[in-house]
Amino acid sequence: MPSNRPDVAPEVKRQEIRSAARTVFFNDGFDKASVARIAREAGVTPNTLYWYFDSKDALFAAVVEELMGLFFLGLKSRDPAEPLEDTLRWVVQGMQAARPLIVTLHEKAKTSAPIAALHERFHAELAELLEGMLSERAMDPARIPAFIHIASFVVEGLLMHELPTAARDAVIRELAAF
Amino acid sequence: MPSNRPDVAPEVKRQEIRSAARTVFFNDGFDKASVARIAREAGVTPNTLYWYFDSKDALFAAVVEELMGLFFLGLKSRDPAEPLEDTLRWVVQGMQAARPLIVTLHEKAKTSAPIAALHERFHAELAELLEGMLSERAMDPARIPAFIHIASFVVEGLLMHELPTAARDAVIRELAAF
DNA sequence: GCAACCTCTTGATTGTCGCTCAAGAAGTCG
DNA sequence: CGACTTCTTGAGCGACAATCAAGAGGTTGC
Repeated sequence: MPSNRPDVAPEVKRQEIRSAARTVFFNDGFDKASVARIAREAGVTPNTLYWYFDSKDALFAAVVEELMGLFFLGLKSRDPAEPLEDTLRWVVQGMQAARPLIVTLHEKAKTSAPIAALHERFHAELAELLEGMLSERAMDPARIPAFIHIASFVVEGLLMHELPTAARDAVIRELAAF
Repeated sequence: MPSNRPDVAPEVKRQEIRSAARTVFFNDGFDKASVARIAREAGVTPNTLYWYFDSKDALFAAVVEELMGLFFLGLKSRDPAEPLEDTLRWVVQGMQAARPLIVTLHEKAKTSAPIAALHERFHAELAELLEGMLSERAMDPARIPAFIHIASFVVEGLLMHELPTAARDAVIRELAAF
């Protein structure tokens, strides 16, 4: 097989690079994850990586987008009638793997419009989910928007700060009891 | 005056550099704030800056430490008996100027022990303040730790996310009503 | 007065980083 | 077969944080 014409479809190659990036981002954090390292992990040179992704930020966005897709797929498959506490716990648990990326997402959102859009989408979709649940719960509609912000910030806070499991559970319980 | 012996005390020079750093960090964000830029702003060369501060991270830590000092000085001078809502509003207001640094603080805390310590100190001091207030309020002591976490995360969340003023106020009101 | 020492400043440089560009390889199509 | 397309890479660039040796000037002790 010619060295410059592998029998790998472009989208498969993209996915391989994205997967390598996710691994390196998770292990090393965004700043320490050099493009050279990611490329090596994916079995290409850095220049080839730039054929598939415009920039390191674009690669990061692709990783985040994939993770978000999986996350919301999982969240939306849960029973909408389950207790809020269970949902919140699942949300926090479901995002544990992505913890190293949460802060970076906020950092990058300040300078990259595509990432900012992803961040906003995350909040919008989470808000929509929560709103559905809270309406079912007959919470005073006037309180819902503020509560959704609070819940979202607490979720993010739990992901950005290392708490003992018991403390984390207590926060979730307290939040769900609001 | 000899060019290498300015009549400026070392601590004054440190403060000048720190002040320049704060300005550039605020305006450009940490990543875009190059050491060369900061040095220029302070009227020294980058090498001189390294005489006073070990690294860019150390400079960042010094800026954060100064800001934290000022913040808690202000917070502790408030009437402890005032309504929680007023305190929370003041906290969020008092940290507006430092907003650009909040996310970076979390990002750097992941890799720099001194900054992690600063971050922990911030939370510890805020928790102590809030605990005093909540005890006065006769909140169920079993709820206080979790509530303090919630309040802290919401404060940080408000600083990391651009909300309209009305929405922000609603969040603060809802939080204070817990 | 002089040498040793100290504080501070800077020219020069380094290695790493994200990224670009030109060139080449190989397949496809008219 | 030439033009075009897709993909890969060697070579290189500018920016960055940071280091180091050298120099300037003040201080101190003999």
